Amino acid sequence: MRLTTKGRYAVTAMLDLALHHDQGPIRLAGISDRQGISLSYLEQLFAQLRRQDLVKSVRGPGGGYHLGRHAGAISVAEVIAAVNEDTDTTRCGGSGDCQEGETCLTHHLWMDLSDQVREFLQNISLGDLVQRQDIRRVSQKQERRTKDQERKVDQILASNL
Amino acid sequence: MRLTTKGRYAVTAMLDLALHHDQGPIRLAGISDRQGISLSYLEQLFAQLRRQDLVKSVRGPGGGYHLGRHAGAISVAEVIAAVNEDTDTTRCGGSGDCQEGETCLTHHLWMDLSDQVREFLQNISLGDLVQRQDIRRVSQKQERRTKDQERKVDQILASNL
DNA sequence: TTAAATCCTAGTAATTTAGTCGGGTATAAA
DNA sequence: TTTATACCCGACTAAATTACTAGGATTTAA
Repeated sequence: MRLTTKGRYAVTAMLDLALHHDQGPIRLAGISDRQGISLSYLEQLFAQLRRQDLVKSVRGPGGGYHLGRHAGAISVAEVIAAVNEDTDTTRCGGSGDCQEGETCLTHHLWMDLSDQVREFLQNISLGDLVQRQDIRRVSQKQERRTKDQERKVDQILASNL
Repeated sequence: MRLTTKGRYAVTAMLDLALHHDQGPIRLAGISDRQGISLSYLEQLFAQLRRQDLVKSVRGPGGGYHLGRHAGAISVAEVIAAVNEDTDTTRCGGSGDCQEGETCLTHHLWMDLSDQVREFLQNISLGDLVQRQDIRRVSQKQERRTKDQERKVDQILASNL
């Protein structure tokens, strides 16, 4: 279980999805606007999330993404694991025959540590995060901001008629 | 608190140090042999570890490295943090003024998660790891292997006189 | 004085991250 | 039936990080 910014992007995007789950399919363009992540990068992340059934897609106009399960049943660990696609964790693929057992000191130790971290993150669900006051507050601020922007765009379009 | 292979290398090297703490200063060349990490890379890692007072160096022949404190007082979290040198964790340096509070959803959430992981790893010391049976076993195997190699080298040198 | 070891800097190949570009394809709505 | 919307897909790229190499300087025990 590596902890990197890529995983954070994925968790953020999934959290955005969880926060808006009652508004039908959520467009990636919206997530991109609200969270400041590039659309194409989101597409790549969601391709991986979809393969793990963490999200469901609806194609065509009015389409977007749903959570694959309800927010309480999706752990932060799953989301991170989905986009990190375990990079073989150095040479021997768990077989333990790397360098006559030499790297296994490293190997077992780290597997163990990261397992415990994984277990820890497995006990935090997107549902838990959505409940948090600080997150709700920031989310509402984001909503107001994007609504303002939409209004401005509308005004400009109207004045150009 | 990012979890990467770099941090693992550092923890492995420090653990090697802890396992041999009773044998005077430990040479990086020895750690390199036993753990299969390149010497120069170890030098870089130990430069960072030394700056954080996690190790003490002894220069000159017969020199090497000691743990900066006893193994029970060095946490895995410290070791990882020492070599990861926090890479500003995306744009706003904790100030929260990044994009009108926008990335702060991400920011707070992730800070919080990684803080909890840090706290978790802070409760695991090198001393704890040294106690573990599986680690002691692998370590002993490593010792035998390197001793064998030394013997072989000695034989070759002797036959070339 | 010599050799062993840490120290230090610079460079570099491989990998990962984050993103762009340019097209597809499914589908709701006009 | 057309069109616009949104997902889908693959290749390519810049920047950062990782892991490592090279080459020397410095300290110090023998």
